[in-house]
Amino acid sequence: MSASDLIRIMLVDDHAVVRAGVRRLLEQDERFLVVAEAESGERAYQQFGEHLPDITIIDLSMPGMGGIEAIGRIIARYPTAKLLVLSMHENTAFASQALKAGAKGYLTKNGLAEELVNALEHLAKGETYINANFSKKIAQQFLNNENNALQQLSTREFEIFRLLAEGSDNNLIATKLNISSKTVANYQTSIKQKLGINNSVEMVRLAIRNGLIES
Amino acid sequence: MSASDLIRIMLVDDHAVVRAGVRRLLEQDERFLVVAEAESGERAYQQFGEHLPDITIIDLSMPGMGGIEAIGRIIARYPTAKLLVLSMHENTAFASQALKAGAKGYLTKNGLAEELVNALEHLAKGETYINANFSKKIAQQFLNNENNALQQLSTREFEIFRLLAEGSDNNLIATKLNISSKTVANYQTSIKQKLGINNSVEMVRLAIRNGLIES
DNA sequence: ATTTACACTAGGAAAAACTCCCGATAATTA
DNA sequence: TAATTATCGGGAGTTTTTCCTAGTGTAAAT
Repeated sequence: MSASDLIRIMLVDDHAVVRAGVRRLLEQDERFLVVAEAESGERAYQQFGEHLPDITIIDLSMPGMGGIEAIGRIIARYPTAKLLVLSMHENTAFASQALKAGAKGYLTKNGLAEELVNALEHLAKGETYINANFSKKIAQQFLNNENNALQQLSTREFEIFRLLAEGSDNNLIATKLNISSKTVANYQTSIKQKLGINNSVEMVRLAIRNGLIES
Repeated sequence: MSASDLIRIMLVDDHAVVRAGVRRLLEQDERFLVVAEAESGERAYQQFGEHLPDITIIDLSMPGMGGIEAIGRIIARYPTAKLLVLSMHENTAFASQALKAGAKGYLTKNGLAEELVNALEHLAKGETYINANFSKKIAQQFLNNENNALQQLSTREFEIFRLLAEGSDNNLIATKLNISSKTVANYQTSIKQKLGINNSVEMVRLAIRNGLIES
């Protein structure tokens, strides 16, 4: 194998344990080389520019800038970036949002090493990769009404919806996302309108029903 | 170091990635030896009997028999087993449950390698170990005991709490109960205060957790 | 029998949150 | 190029929430 076949990888996950785990799995295959790690969305974006990895393996739920926003930013700046989501969420809403944001693949952490390697090979070739039974799930849930409503939300709306459902107030969300709390308030209104709900109570219940948060 | 100083460890987590990560971290310290892995609660119980590890590092959320039940079973059969929970849940409810079931330590996956080693040392000595800012949280929530809190509510408060959690707004509740919506608003404030919550989101979740309403 | 305690009620004033409307800027699409 | 869409936020008004105060009734304690 020549050096040019090496696939340079960046790992993004707020859990050091998970980064170490993926690193370990990748070390067993000489085609892969981990060139960078990041523990937050902000760092990921920064590191990406410095290392320009071939593939970035990224988690979705991270404090601060979440994975979906990080994906959005990286793709905005580097449209050909190959981002593979490695999430613990079996939930299709997350997957759809991530793919919408520009990710090229979606795996859950339940998957085994072989699947990870498989996905990486696909991405390296420029293809997308989604867990088999997962893409089925997505197809099914597309028929589901409620979920459709959720998919109607833009990336930003979805993100704010999630944070609201988690219990963050407007000011906290504004700080997290670095936007005005006025903007968050306005988003909240449009989210409720799109979802056809009147109060935050229904919002939480909808979020729970869709597995975005736990009760 | 003599062989008897070796701390024999079993890893239990349904995510291969996480197991690999912990293993990698432990390999860097010669005092630790991973003697077994399990990917489910059932297997953990089985493997425990075969290997009798000094310490078991166990995740809580696993399909099938969850981590908490596994802890309970292992402790029931081997009361002196040293179980260290390594969870992604910052939620104190999980921690309390795990400790109640017999775990000797609780860490979140956000923790770094040093903390894991530290925790293992404590457990090896027969002590318990809980993440510092986490034990503070637990102490707080003990005072704040959800069930206690709910019973602290007066009849009227509880009634209004339920209606709010169902999604009724102040005016509707006022009509239903034949009181001023101003009164309902005031009740709402005192309810939140008594329950130690800041927004309606947490109110709904609390109501759901306590079976007052369904999601 | 009177004090004490607490639940229930609600108004006023101020603060906070929300809604609705508008305009600006990019980026994407037709 | 024109139209559309996502993001962002100000202005102004409305609604909700908070905090304070205060009256009533009931039940237990002194």
